[in-house]
Amino acid sequence: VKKSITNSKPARLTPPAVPTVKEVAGLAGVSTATVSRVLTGAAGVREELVRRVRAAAQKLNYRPNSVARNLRVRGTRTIALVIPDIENPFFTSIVGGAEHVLQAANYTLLLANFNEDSEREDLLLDTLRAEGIAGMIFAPSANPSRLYQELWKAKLPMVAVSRLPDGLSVDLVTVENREGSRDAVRHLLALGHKRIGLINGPASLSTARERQAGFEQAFSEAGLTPPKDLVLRADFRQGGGYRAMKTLIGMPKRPTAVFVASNLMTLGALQAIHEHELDIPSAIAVVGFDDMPWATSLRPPLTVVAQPARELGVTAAKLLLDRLQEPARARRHIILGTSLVVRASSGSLSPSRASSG
Amino acid sequence: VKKSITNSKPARLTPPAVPTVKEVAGLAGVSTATVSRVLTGAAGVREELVRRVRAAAQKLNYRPNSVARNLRVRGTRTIALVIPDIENPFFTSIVGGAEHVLQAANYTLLLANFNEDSEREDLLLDTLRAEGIAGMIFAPSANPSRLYQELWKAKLPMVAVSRLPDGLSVDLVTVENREGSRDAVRHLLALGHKRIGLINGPASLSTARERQAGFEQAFSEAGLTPPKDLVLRADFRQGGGYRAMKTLIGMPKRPTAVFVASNLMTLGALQAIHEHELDIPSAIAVVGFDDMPWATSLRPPLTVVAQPARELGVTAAKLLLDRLQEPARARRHIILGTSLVVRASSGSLSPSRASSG
DNA sequence: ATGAAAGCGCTAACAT
DNA sequence: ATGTTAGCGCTTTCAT
Repeated sequence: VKKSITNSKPARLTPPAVPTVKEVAGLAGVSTATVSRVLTGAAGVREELVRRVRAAAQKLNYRPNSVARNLRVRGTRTIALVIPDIENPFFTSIVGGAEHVLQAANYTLLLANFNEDSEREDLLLDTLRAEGIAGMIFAPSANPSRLYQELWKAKLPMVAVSRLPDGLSVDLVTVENREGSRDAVRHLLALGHKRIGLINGPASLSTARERQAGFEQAFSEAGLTPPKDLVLRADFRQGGGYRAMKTLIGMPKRPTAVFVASNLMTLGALQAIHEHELDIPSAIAVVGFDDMPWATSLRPPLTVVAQPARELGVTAAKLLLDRLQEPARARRHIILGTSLVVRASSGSLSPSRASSG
Repeated sequence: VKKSITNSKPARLTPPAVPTVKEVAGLAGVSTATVSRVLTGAAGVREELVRRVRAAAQKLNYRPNSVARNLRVRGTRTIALVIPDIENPFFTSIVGGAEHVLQAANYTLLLANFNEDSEREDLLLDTLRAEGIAGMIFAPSANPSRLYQELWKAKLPMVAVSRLPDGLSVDLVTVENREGSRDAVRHLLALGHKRIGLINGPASLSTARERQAGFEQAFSEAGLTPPKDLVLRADFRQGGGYRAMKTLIGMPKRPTAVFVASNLMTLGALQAIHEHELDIPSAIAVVGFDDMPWATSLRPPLTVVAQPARELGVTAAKLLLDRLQEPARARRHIILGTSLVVRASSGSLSPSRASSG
C-alpha cells in the first residue's frame, strides 16, 4: 500500500475513530452523564432512556475507555501477581488459581515475573507503582526488594503467597512445609533408611528453612541425629538438583535415600541418578516435593509431598478480595495442608514386584 | 448471548495522596510543562532547571501517573499476550521469551490466559479492547474468536504465535511442524517399525494438521500407506493422551511405536504405558513433541521433536516491536526449525542394552 | 527556553 | 430524572 500526499481528500484514510461517550450521547439524544449512568448501572434513569442509550452503544459498538475511566475514578481494577519464575509449573498453578478467582470478580491480572532476579524485581515494582494497580499478590525473592515496604506503607492491599516476606505484616498464605517434609522423612525412616540426603533450596527462603526443620524433626523424633553432612543446598532449579545429586552419589558412604525439596530440583536429581544407572528405589529411594503432572509418568512413579499449588493461588486471591473490600480488617495467615503421596520411588509399593509388606 | 457493558466500580477510590506534577513544579519553582519536559526527556530545557526538577522529583519520590499519561497521549505501553493454557510449560516458555524482549523495550506485559475456552477468549479480548493495549501477541483457540478480526480491522498491531489464525493476515511465527513430525516418523520407520501410532490434537488446530501431514509424509516417502486406524485425536492435554494410549494398547494388533504430538499428551501416554507395564522401547517405542525439562529425567529418557518455544516468544515480540514502529510494513511469517533429539525411548540408544541396530 | 492553558474520555457534584 | 460542568494528572500546542 502506497501512501501519497496529495491535496485531494482520500476516501477513508483515517481509521474508524473509536466512539466515545459523546457520540453515544448524541445518537441517543441524551447527555453524556446519562450515558455514563446507564452504562455504570446507576439507578434512576427512565426505562425509555436506558433503552435508547443501550441501543446507541450497541450500534456504535461502543466500549468505555478504561484508561479515562481509571483516571477519573482514581483507581484501576488491575491486580498484579508477582512471581519469581514463570517457567516453574508450581508458580503457574498459583497463577491459574488466582486468575480464576480474580477474573470472576472482574479484575484484570497483570502478571509480573522477575525470574528470581532481585534487580528485575525492583524494576517491576517500580513500574507497578506507576501503573496504579489496585492490589498485589506476590511471592518475594530471597532478598525482598525494599519497594514492597514502600507499597505496603502506601497502603496498597497486598498478600504474600508461598514464601514469608521478611518484616512485612501482610496477609499471607503458605503451606505446611515443615510438616510435609517431616512426613516424607518419617516415611523413609520407617522404610529402614538411615542415611537420608536432603537437597534443599537457599536458606534465605522461608520454604527452604521450614523444609529443613521438618527433615531434622523427623530424625529427632526417631531419636536420631540429623545427618548434617547429607544436607545440600542448591538454587531451587533443575541444574542445582542435578549437581547436588551428583555430589551425594559421589560420597564415600552414599545415602540410600534422598528427599528433594522442590519440583525442578527433583527433575535434576533424577537425571543424575539415571546417568549413574542407579535403580530407584533399590539403590536409592527418592521423595520429591510438590506433585507435578509428570510425577505419575516417571518410572517408577514419584513419591511426593503434595502441596495445593492452585489452592494457594485461589486463597491468596480471596484474601486480597477481602482486604480490598475491607482495608482495615485483621491480618490473616492461612496455612494449607500438604500430604504425602506414596508411590513407587520411595520403595514401598514397587509396582513390578507387588510383594506384600 | 447477551453482552452487557461492564459497570463495576473501581476497587480503590481514595488512594494515598501521591505527589503529582503540580507539586513537583511547585517545589522546583517551574511550570508543570517544564516538569513534564524534563521527565520525558524533551530537549531544550536549561541545565539548571533540569537539575532543580530532578531534585524535586527525587525528594518527593515522584512517579508519573501512567494512567493520566496514557489518557493524554492516547496510548499505552502495554502488550497483551493471549495464551490458551498458562499451566502448559510450552506456553510459559513462549511467555518467558516474549517477556524478555518486551521488558527490554520498556513495555509492560499483560498476560491473558483463556484456558482453551472460547467463551473466556471472547471475554478476554473484549476487556483487552477497552484496556487500550498497544499491541497483542496471541496463540488462538481452535475456533478463534471473531473479536480478533475486529481488533485487526481496528488496526491493532498483532502477531500470532505457534498456531495459524484462520483468515487473519497478521504477522506470524510458527515452527516446522510437518518437518519435525516427518523426521520423528522417519526415525521410527528406520528402526524397523511398521505399526506406528499417532496421538494427535484436534484437527481444528493448524499445529495438529501439520503434524499429521508430516506423519503421513514419512510413510508415503517410504512407499508405505499411512495407518489411518492408528491415528487418534485427543485434546492436547494429559488426560487425552492417557486415554488415547489406552485405546492403542487395547488394540488387537497394538502398534510397536507411538508418536505423541504434544508435551502434555506424552505425559499421559507414558502413564498409560507404565500402568500396563509395557517396556519402553522394547514393547513400545515412544517419540514425543516438544523438549521439556522432564524429558531427560524420564526412564528411559524421551526422544522428542524439539521446538524452540522460548525463541518463538522472542521472535513474536520482535515482530511486534517492528510492526509497532512501522505499521505499514510488509507482513511476515517466520518459521522456526525443529529438531529430532534422539534419546533412549525410541530404542536406538537403549542405555541398558546397547545392542547394535 | 519557559509558561499558560487546553484538553484526552470519563464520572460525579451540583443544578434544575 | 436529567443536564451542565468541573476536573482526574498528564502532555502539548500556542504564546511569549
